[in-house]
Amino acid sequence: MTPPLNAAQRDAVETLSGPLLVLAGAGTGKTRVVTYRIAELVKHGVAPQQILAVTFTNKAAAEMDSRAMSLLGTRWRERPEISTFHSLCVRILRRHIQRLGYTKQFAIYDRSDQEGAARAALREVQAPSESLRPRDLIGFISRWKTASVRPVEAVASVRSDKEHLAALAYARYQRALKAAGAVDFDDLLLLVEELFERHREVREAEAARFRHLLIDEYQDTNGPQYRITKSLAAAHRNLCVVGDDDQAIYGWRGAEVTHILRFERDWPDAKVIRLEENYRSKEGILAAANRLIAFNRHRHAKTLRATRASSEPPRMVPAEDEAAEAQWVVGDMLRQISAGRAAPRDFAILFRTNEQPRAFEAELRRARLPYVLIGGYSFFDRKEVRDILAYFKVVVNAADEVSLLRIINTPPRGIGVAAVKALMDEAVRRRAPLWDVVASNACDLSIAAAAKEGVRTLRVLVERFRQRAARESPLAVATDLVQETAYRQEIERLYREPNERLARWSSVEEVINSLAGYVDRQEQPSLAGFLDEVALLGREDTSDKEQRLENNAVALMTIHAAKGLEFSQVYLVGMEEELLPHRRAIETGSAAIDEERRLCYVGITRAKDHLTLTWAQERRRWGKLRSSTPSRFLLELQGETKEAPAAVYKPVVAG
DNA sequence: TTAGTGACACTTTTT
DNA sequence: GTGTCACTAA
Repeated sequence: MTPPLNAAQRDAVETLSGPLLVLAGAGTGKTRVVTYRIAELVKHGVAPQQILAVTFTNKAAAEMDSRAMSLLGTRWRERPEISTFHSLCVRILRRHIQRLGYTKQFAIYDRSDQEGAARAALREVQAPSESLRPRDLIGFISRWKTASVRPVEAVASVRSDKEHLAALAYARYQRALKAAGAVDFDDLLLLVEELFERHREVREAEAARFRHLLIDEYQDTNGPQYRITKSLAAAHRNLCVVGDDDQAIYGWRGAEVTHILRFERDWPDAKVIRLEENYRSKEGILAAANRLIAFNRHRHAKTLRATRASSEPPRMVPAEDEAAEAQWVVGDMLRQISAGRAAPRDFAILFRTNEQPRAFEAELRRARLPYVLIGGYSFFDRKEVRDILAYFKVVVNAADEVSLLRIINTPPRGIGVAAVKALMDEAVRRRAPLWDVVASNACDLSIAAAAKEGVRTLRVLVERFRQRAARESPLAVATDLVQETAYRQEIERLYREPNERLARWSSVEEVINSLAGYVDRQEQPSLAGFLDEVALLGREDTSDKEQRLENNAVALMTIHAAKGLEFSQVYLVGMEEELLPHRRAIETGSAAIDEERRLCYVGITRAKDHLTLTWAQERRRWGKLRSSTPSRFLLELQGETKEAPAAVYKPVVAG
């Protein structure tokens, strides 16, 4: 079934030592090369656990892991370490973070926790609520962090009032996180970098764990990731990086294509191998992709050759609005499924933003087609889920101020806004974490008696469960915790509708199920470990129920999330100006548009057999109907431009 | 202090 | 459409 490796692929697989750069276009068997290489290394006597492969997403890591293990066979108890940069860094920090003055039980702040911390920081610098939103502050901070700019340097380098405010808040934010024993996603990388810089023996010990290092999607590494890679590979020099500058889609996150472009300068003896034969997409699809990407000026010219003949061009389908678009796409799938020509698992619906899948989900449910939504606003963003997790977090790490503030009066226990303010003031006065004030029962504070009683109840609750968490199974602790917080009654109180009550409570149950799944998987499960996993895997649910569903379900995801994956049939939806390319990119200028074009290219090249591009003539946004223009990329992939269109569009009219 | 109401802003993309 | 915030009544 699988074709034998071609000469270039074989060369990449069999070059076992020294620095190696694999420049691999879309669909040229990149993942296959990496997994075969892992197997080849093991065949030559390298122990699996001495191999570290870094991927960009958890999904890609899981996929690579399962492929590698099926190549290696079951006789290996040890596994190669295949993970994302962030997971790798968490493991390193769990071993050494105390050296940087953090507590061992540090919490990982996800986006929503970050927002809480950002809001508090903005309050502290007394920013008027309109001048800078928490979201924007996080953007500034993240950019500074990936560029290794410290708060003091940020203050010195600002160019506008807004930036000045952000720099001040950045300092507060960082101090607050450290006091709370918390790190954000950028810190995970930065702290590892700092650890390596300041503690040579740690760097050497961590580097010595592995003898071979493979980095996938190298074009998307940012500064800290680039330096961590170098540190880990410096001694053994067995570094293999794989990437494609045409698929660089994370520039907004600080990724720099220059890292892959300067690999040969960093490692002068590096061997370079190019993979240019595309095994994935049929010729018609690849031709469209090649025509599109040719519109990018700054790129390494390369010719991607199709090996799968067929000149069938991508279909282009207009729809009236987003509902009609969804209806047509799902209808098209149903026709093929009932004709026996395809199964749900053959299809993927790819989109630019996370607001788009709604219409498709509704339509798929109506058609009773199984589907899996990867990522997106979902489970772990729900209020009740966040509340329960915040309880877990406080039990694990009481210094976690964002989580403590979240649950301090949820469900209501008499600690209102006034009481919280008094507690916070006292914490500032004592220069101590908020929890210390709570733990001392706040008896001498002038707050209402009911609030004092509430504080006492909370303290007793948290302390009791903290003791239990140290000894008992996480599952028992979590179940009882949910029980004792009376969260179910809180849901009954808050929501009147029976359906909503049911839905809200079932997501609480789902948290417990997810914890149960984690406990089953882990040898030494702990509440803290579960929280790490939730923060890192985020929305991706690895429970086997999900897995089974995925065995034959339509996949829905953003183009970003689809990177590295392939599907028989791809529907690239919402091909409209202001969506792809996104409005923000259009406002920013041509470099940003180029990244959007690469994104479109990534989307197109996910398709093996059939590609369909759709757009809506009108789209509802925040309840308002707005008309939209077809994306310029639709023209470009037919080899035309906005300036000189040969025909307006050549849509295949929906049947 | 909490509950209820209405105005409001919000939507790139991810670890 | 949805979650958050400010305001008011009890």
